[in-house]
Amino acid sequence: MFVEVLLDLPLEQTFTYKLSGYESNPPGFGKRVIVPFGRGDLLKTGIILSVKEELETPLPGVKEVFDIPDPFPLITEEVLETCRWISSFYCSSLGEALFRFIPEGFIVEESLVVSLKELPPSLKLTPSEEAVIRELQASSSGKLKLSTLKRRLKIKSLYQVISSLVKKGAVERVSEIEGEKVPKEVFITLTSPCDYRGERGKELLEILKERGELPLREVKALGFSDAVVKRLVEKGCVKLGYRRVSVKGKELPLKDPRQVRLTPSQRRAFEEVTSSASPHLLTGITGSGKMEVYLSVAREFVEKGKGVIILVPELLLTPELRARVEAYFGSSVALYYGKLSPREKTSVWLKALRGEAKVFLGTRPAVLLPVKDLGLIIVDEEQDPSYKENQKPYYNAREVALKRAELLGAKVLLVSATPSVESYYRFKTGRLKRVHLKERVGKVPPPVIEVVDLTREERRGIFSLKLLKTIERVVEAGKQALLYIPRRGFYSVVLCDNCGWSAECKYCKVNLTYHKSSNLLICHICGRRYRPVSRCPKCSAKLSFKGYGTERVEEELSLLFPQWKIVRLDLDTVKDPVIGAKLIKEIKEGKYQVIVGTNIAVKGHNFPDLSFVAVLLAELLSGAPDFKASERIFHSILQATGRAGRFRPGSAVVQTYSPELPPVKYAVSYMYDEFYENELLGRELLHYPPYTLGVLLEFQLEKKKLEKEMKERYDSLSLVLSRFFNFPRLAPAPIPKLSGRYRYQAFLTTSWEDHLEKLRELKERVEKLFPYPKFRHKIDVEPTRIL
DNA sequence: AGCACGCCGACT
DNA sequence: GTCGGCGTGCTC
Repeated sequence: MFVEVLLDLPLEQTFTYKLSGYESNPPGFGKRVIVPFGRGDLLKTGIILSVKEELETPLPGVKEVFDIPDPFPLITEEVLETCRWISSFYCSSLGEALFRFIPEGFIVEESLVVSLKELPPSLKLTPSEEAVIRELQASSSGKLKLSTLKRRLKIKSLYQVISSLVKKGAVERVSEIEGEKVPKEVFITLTSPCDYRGERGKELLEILKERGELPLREVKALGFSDAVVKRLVEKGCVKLGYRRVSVKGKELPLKDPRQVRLTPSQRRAFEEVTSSASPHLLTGITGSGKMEVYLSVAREFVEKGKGVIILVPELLLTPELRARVEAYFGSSVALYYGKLSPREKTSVWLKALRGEAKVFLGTRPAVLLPVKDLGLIIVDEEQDPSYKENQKPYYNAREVALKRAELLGAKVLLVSATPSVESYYRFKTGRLKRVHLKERVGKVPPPVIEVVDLTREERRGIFSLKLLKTIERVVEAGKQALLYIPRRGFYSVVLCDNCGWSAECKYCKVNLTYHKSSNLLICHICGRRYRPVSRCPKCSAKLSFKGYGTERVEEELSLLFPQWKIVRLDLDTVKDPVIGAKLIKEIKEGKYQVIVGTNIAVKGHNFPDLSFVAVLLAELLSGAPDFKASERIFHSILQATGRAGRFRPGSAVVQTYSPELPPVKYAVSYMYDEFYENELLGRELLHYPPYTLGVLLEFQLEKKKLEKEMKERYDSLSLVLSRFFNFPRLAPAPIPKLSGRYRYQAFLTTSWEDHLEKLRELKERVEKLFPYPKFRHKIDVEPTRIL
């Protein structure tokens, strides 16, 4: 018998293995398989794609399967089909796509390990060999994975160095298997009937005779001591072994459906969404109760016995949200997100397969959970950039959700106050049905947004006087105010007004950010730290600091109003989840009058007393001047200002140097459709997505002198594929040097016609023309960030 | 991707 | 002479 196995490799091919003696656990599609691979026959984990009795053509070097560890398949046909699409659309291999979703806890991998032996005295070593020995001595166990050594030391010919060290007898090369991290429990089983004198032991044997095997945990709960169990094992009466178990959460009751009250407009939205199987886009401003609608829709599916996936952006997955979802679905909710331990992830994966939970609430990777009888995928805040994966394959979970649902015949519900331009376009072209919630729950009107033109207003520091007066009024009325600034740090750049010199990272060539609390210049790309300089190293003029972040806003405000309690809410202050949760709690309790924060403050949390929001410099919201800049500004303004006055009327101010910018103009007057129409017009004119398909091509060079060769190769690529793609000039990337590598990029566009074939062609050509490791490349299809 | 092989020039 | 760099090709 033979099996076709898919492995985690950047290759299109699958591998065939021979199999014998698996009558008790027959192979089948989707089962996990452990196989020897490569010249060293190191063990790797694969997935069985097919089983055949005989091979059509003999395969001389076929190897034997090492193990089929599970009696059940780990994936379904439908999960694999979705991965096929991911691999062809996002230009990765099938294996790379599938194994990005399978929890690492299921992966058994054997790797080569180098361990230190007794060093023979007076041994002559080359510098590279010394470096290896030093690294090994530094590690606590005296051994390191070959791959770790490779990463840490920049030795090109590490393998030769190691074999030379082996010859000299300084180190040893062995293979080590890294085990699976599947939830397991110790079980105790009766082996052979035997006589045992002790009272307690006899009792335990009796119980085991009656009930077969028992988890050790239960045995202990029955009051048997470790000593008794140990003695029974020694006598050979019982055996201890591991069993995989499903982890069941505590039982929580489902919320009584009568307690869920939808307003008439929510009710109408619910009816419309559930009336047809086609994908829907649910829109409505912050506070219109979109969540109640989609949770009710989810509930409808659960009651019909269907499984549901609810995707949320990373920043939104808060304890609050979890509590809200659990209130609807009780213990049938499972959480799935990056911070779970490997063991917890495998446990949720198994729950999905077995249908032990009905609702799966999670971030990006949860989109491919093998949920039993999956009927609905909800994507909340569908425009959020965190749905885009920034590793290979560079998939967008929203797109995967739409494709998966299409393949499965399931429903998709995209939800957003400010939908992505892509989704609006899909609605316009009839591929998504839109349901709009017009009013806020409790009829609280949305905040009135005032624009403050910084070119005209009188200023005090970074604030307009108008803004300061407003904040003062809010605070005096006993309410909370939020100042939103999309950056962290005190000053964003250190710039010389005299000669234009700016402090930048030696390795990444981006401007450094000054952090006042640590008095350091920090590179936000690679994290390197530099000492601050007060005088320009070029012309020795005194340096000025331009731009501002949360720290400066906090400081200037506290100088103006020392009596106020101000809190800063950004990555720096909420890094620690415990401290972060405490801050959020204190804010909700009204301990602070003013919150100064970044995205973290604007997403996920509802602050009941917050009645005023100020966006300090709207143009900063774009992040970068690419074709998505307008969209980002529009989303951010509405997202931030929407936080004001959820329960009582609130207000907002948007400070800007360019009030005439379309996204600013349309956002502050809530002209949604006008914004999208205007934006789509511009995109169509310039042949940008969503009218075309965009691909960001990136090349990385170890050495600058390869630039010429790269450009030549790019030219020949554009020549061959000019009938498929529009090739712009190759340009240095916005971060031209990242961790010692020179980066170049080009944003290609093409029509949607036959796009999968064109992408395959592009991938093949790029791989041939830009071979690793001389050139590194990245193909990012439909990128969210270009600059 | 990760690894072995085999070819080539610059040093003890 | 051989060490160490680099290109090439394979993995059931």
